[in-house]
Amino acid sequence: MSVSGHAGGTGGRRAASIRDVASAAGVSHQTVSRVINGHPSVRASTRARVEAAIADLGFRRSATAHALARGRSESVTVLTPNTVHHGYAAALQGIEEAARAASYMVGISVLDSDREPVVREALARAAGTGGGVIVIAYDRPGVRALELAPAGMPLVAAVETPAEPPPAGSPWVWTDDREAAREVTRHLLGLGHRTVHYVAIPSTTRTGGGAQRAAGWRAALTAAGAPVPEPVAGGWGPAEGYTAGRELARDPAVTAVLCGNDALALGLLRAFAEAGRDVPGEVSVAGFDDAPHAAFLTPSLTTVRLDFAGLGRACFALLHGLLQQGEPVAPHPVAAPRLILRESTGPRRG
Amino acid sequence: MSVSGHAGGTGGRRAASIRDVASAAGVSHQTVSRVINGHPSVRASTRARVEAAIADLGFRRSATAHALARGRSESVTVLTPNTVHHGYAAALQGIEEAARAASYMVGISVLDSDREPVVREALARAAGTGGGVIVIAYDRPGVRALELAPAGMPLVAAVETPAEPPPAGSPWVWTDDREAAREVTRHLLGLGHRTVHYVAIPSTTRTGGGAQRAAGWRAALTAAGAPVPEPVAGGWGPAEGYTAGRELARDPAVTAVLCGNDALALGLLRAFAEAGRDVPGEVSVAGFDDAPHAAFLTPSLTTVRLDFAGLGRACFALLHGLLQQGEPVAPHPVAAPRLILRESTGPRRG
DNA sequence: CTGAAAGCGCTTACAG
DNA sequence: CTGAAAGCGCTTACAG
Repeated sequence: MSVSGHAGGTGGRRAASIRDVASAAGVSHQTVSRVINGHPSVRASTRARVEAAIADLGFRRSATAHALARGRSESVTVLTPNTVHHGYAAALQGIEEAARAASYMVGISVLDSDREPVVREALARAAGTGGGVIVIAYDRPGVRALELAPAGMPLVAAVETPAEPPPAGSPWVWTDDREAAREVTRHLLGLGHRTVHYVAIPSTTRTGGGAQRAAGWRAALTAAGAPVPEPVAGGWGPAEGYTAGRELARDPAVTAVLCGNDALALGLLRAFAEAGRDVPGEVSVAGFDDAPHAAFLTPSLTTVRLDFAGLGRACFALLHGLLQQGEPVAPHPVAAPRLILRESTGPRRG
Repeated sequence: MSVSGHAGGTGGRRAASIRDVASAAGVSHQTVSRVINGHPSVRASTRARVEAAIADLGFRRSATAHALARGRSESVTVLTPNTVHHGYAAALQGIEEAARAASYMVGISVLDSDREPVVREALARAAGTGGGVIVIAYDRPGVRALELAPAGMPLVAAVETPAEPPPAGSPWVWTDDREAAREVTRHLLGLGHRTVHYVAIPSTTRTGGGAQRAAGWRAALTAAGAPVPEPVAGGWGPAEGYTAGRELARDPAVTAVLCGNDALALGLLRAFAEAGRDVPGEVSVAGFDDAPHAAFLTPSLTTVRLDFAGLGRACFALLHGLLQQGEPVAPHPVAAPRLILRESTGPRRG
């Protein structure tokens, strides 16, 4: 064995190809292809020679050529409205983790508009990679992408809890945030609060209001015979939570608030602190997600832990299966949400 | 014009190729190639016919075939230790934004080990895409990737403020966090604090301690003739900040603490609150980054705003230039950090 | 200004 | 078990 072919090379000479390996091993490039693809019908001694040549030359199969010849690449493109908010970032982390373990490349493509040409362009670019696609479809751009995706495209989606059972064969996954919202709302009612106000994250549906999280909240109130206040329009971040908090702090009837996510809750807590409204003494506050900051706020935040990283891993697993077998897979929920009780919720006083 | 070739198609028939366009337009596929590449020497009428056929068939150039033929693809792979912590997530956001505007695909590859085979594998996979590479090199895995990258690889790095002027032609960018650390430390000293304690983020260097941020902090203390306390080992997240905070809260001599990032500061504030140490009454606390939560904590957090999204955009711009012209580019700092004064820092009392 | 030929590095039938 | 041929969809010289 020579010591020449240092993997990674000096950038000077071009990378070894399948033919270089073939001539080094004294076989045809076709046989090399069989070896690198683990094809069974290769004599052991031949295989050994080829493998030695591969190691010697530091050969790596060109993913590009492989993709062109096969018409399919080992990669996945994630279509997501953003990469920074907790749930999205964590889902992306889970996808990358699973993809890396399977030696898939992962591409990201931020989809921040639901205009048809924009969505079509994003889909076409994703399709152009020859890999699979994972759509994070919690908002209109994502839902639009699902609607506009061509039929044959290998595609998996993370969606909100479907209002009704999805069509069989829809490759969808979700966490049951409707049930989670119901649970946290019941917790609040159980503490003696007459009702629970809701600060909404932006929603998929035309009707607005945080869709399934709002639906679960509403269901719990209704089941308990509690009045259902108008949801307060929120957003994704602390600034919107702060705005909502200033509004709610003015109303002395408000004793319990559920926020559509922990970032909103952070801003809301700040607004309550400024207004001199004690949490949880006067008002209980709960969030959603169990984002990294939730446990360390003062007061620490009662919230619902959602396993977005697990959701991301499930998305990839589903897509991987779909890419291998081509068979449609059953939609299914993943990783049950869990209520985390902390300091920000307490019994109603007075 | 027929209405058949609906872009995106029905997944049924395969995508139109350059030859399909050619025969539809009555030219050779070579001429189609000229048109899609904006080659000047094509008769206007020919160009028009080809463009009509392209629109009609919904033709899109195969990125894969293009990459194979050219030996280079229009994509960038980001090598980063993680995708979720604020600075990394924001840098990634900036990269994606700039890349999308230039019609580049962006891939991500998390590099969480500095073991040589792991780093080589990540580099090889990135190189295999035929695109450029951006390394986020704030820690050992990233620095190792820079060391092991083959010479010819089109590569740009986001690095810590270099201790000495980097070799000319190093395609590096950074924010001047050393100067930023100096500035916030001076602010604290100016409030009357005898010294400033430092909770470190993990560092690149063997010596540990947050490298350039620590260096700036130390420089400011030394310049002021203040004692230099041993830095407290922190980490990336609130949990580590909490641990450090419990330790520092025990020492009554501690009146000012600088945290290597805002997530650490969050945990530290919690620890101080639990210990009954008033901020900023008894102790001043400052952070780094101006992460989204900083402005909404109680007390709100004095910090240094670092423009990571701008850093990400600068990385892509540099790489894009490098990919086009092949000329080496000068290393340079981007977006000056800015001190943001909030409630968590105040004059020393007693 | 335009076309015929060869090639990028693989894989997929088809022979033997 | 192994090789010669054709092809994936583009681009790059080379002719004309």
